[in-house]
Amino acid sequence: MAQKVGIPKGTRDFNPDQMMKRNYLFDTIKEVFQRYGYLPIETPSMENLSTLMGKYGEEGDKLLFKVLNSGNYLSKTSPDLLHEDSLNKLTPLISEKGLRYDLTVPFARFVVQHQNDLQFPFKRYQIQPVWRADRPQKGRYREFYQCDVDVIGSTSLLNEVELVRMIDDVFTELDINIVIKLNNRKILSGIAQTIDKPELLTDLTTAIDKLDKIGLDKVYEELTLKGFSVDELKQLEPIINLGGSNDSKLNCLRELIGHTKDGSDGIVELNTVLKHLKTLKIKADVELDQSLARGLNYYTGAIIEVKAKDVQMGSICGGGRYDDLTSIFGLPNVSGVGVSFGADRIYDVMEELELFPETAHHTTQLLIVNFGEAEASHSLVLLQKIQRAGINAELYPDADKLKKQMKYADQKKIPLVLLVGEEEIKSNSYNLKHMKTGLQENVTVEQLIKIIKSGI
RNA sequence: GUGGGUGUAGCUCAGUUGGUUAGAGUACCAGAUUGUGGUUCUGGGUGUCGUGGGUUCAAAUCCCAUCAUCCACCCCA
Repeated sequence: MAQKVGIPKGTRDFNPDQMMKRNYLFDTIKEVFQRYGYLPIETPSMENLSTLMGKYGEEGDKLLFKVLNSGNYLSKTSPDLLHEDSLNKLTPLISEKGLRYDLTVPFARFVVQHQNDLQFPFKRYQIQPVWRADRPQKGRYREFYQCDVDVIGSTSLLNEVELVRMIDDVFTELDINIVIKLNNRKILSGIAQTIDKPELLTDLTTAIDKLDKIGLDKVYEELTLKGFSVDELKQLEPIINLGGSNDSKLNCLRELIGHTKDGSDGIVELNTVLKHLKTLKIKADVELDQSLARGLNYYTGAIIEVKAKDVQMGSICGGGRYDDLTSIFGLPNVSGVGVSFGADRIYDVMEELELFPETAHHTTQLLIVNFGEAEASHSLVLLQKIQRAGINAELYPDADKLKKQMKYADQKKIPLVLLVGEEEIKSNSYNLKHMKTGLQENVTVEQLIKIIKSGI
């Protein structure tokens, strides 16, 4: 009986055509990372749950995929724990590993664990899948690739500037129009201090973050529920409603929250970054957005988010500065900053805008037709010569009908087909067919190699 | 976790107030064409109508349940 096949919700198979395009995407991103001196690392798919838990906020813990212990995973449990109320007690007894939720936390763990072998400031990139037990929807997957770049062990704001430059480079090369939104957690904390509610910073930030989605009234509604008074909300209004150029926004912020320590620090930092960027040629729009918060708990300074201009899609790149992530693992005073490119969303954007170049589709340049045993063994020698000349080529394995072999070449978008039959072998001159034009010519192997090398 | 939509051929989908043998396009296979693909013509249906139950003389169609999937919210890449 045939088993019904399928894959888990929110996961995907990638066929060769998709993989060619994905590789093009990864290669482009990787090249930019390397151009700026970042080095690759990888970490395991699984981390200890103790590493992952509590780093992403309450919501994040819920979205972690947990891995059941091997063997008798019930050995540490007792029947009275089998209730919904005791889930929190039961979980650590049956599961101690989880699939990673992002690449930043595993990276912090990596830095702490290998601190003596690393050269600081340490610049690394990492391109690997992450998993979230979210409910899938458009642009939202349960398994997806992140492409992270981080600098750790440097507090210089030049790193923030560099990240913006890399973002600009990547999306320029991919031909995607973007807006880079910048903010600073210190600004948000300055706002919270201004209305004397520093303990409600998280509630404040997540509510403000929704501003452009649900509107001012709903944000106020939510904040009232969290314990903000009408008076405090009035104080917030000018800050939330801030508009105009980056400079005028900064000036307003200076007036409104410049008197607080965090607020003033945040303004100085943002100003410095923006000032540097002004002297550089940046193609993307760079916009100060004081409502940008980002849900992840660990950010302490700069916050960066990138949105595609021409497509309705969540953020395609995001990140920020984290001062205390390694101190959680026992290595204090090491600040890091980085961003993550969402490869799958960028892929979707490019697919929607038809931005993948034709060359991203095929790799084989030449197919040798198989006419039979004798012809095939002659072809085999030719094939080796051609491949050693650095040309991607293949010999059709079976002596199928010519029609079928031609069709194979056509569908694989192989531009050249070489017919090696009895006559051709005798004369050492082979029939080369250009699939695009349908034209055929007789060539020797040397001529063939030359033709392909010269890019015809 | 909350709300909504959709499940019919490999894929995209049609299928009338419930009615006889479930259809189209596309893909696929074969032939026209035994050394020529992409175009054209001819032939071929490859199906547990998601699953289980109910109503009925009769269910792809109506009802209930269930599963899957997509979309939106929360949150995020």
